[in-house]
Amino acid sequence: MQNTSGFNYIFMANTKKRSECPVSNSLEAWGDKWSLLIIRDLIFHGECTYGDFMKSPEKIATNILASRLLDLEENKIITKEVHPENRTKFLYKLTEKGIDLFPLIVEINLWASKYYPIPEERKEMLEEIHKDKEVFIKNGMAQLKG
Amino acid sequence: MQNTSGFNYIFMANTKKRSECPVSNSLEAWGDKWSLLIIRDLIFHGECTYGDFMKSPEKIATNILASRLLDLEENKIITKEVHPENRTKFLYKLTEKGIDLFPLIVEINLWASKYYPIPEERKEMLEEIHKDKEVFIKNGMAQLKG
DNA sequence: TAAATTTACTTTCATTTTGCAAGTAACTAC
DNA sequence: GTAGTTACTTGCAAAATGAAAGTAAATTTA
Repeated sequence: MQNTSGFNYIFMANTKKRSECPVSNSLEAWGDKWSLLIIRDLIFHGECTYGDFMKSPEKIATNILASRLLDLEENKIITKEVHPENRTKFLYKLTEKGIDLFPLIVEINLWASKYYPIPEERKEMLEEIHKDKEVFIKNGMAQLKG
Repeated sequence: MQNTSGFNYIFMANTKKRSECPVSNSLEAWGDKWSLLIIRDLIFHGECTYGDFMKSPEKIATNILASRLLDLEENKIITKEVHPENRTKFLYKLTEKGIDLFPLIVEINLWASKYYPIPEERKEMLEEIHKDKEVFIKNGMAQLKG
């Protein structure tokens, strides 16, 4: 999954695709059990440190988190920069490509709301989405774009 | 990932959730590199046999396919029935829960169309989606519900 | 200013999952 | 009744995952 050798890194974009299908290509970028949770955190919080991700309730293993952050960065979905107030920290942010996953996250929430129990703290958001999905997406993305 | 022991099978629904998050719960149902490709095939073709899935360009390994079909069936996203014309075959179909993933597949295609090259044979569909997403989804889902 | 703490990882290693290849069992076609 | 189809299962090596412990640099505390 991950390319750590300098050689492969350069040719990352050439990593063999399974097919030309848009769905398949998308899954190769974020199609695993963890990546969309990282993206979810960034959508809900705007920006996160490594420690923020570690605090999420799913309890991702630290080596897996490091690996996924690198993958997402290589796929241009997130960026990493030093924290302006503390040089031991880094800030992870969504790129435009990452922000463009917002509608997808909304659809996942909608699907899940039909088939799984929704935690109390998400109900207000779901109501908003149900009220006017397009507006919710437009406002949410605008806010993320700063 | 998969429960094959009779004991665990019965308690499948109790398989420990990572969290109450709708995104996390969704990922536990179809969040891997293969499940959404199976769902894609079913959305494009309406129904498929085991052999149909094997013909897809991504070349899924046969044991992985069998495992994913079982997972999706346990998650009530697909059903399996004997083929009406040939008892050696089975027909896999989307349930309502599976058909409800249609909007998600549309969003994935939209996202991918912005960041990856789109194969010729998908361009017409993408154009239709761009023209009027809501109508495309409505018609597509209606057709799948047959 | 030295020690303790915080932060972001890396490393190690056992377990699980994946993927390839080679079966197998039931049914169908000839 | 024999040769194909079809839908799998099995075996095994390689890769990915997950838990736990370790490390290095910057910051805070005493």
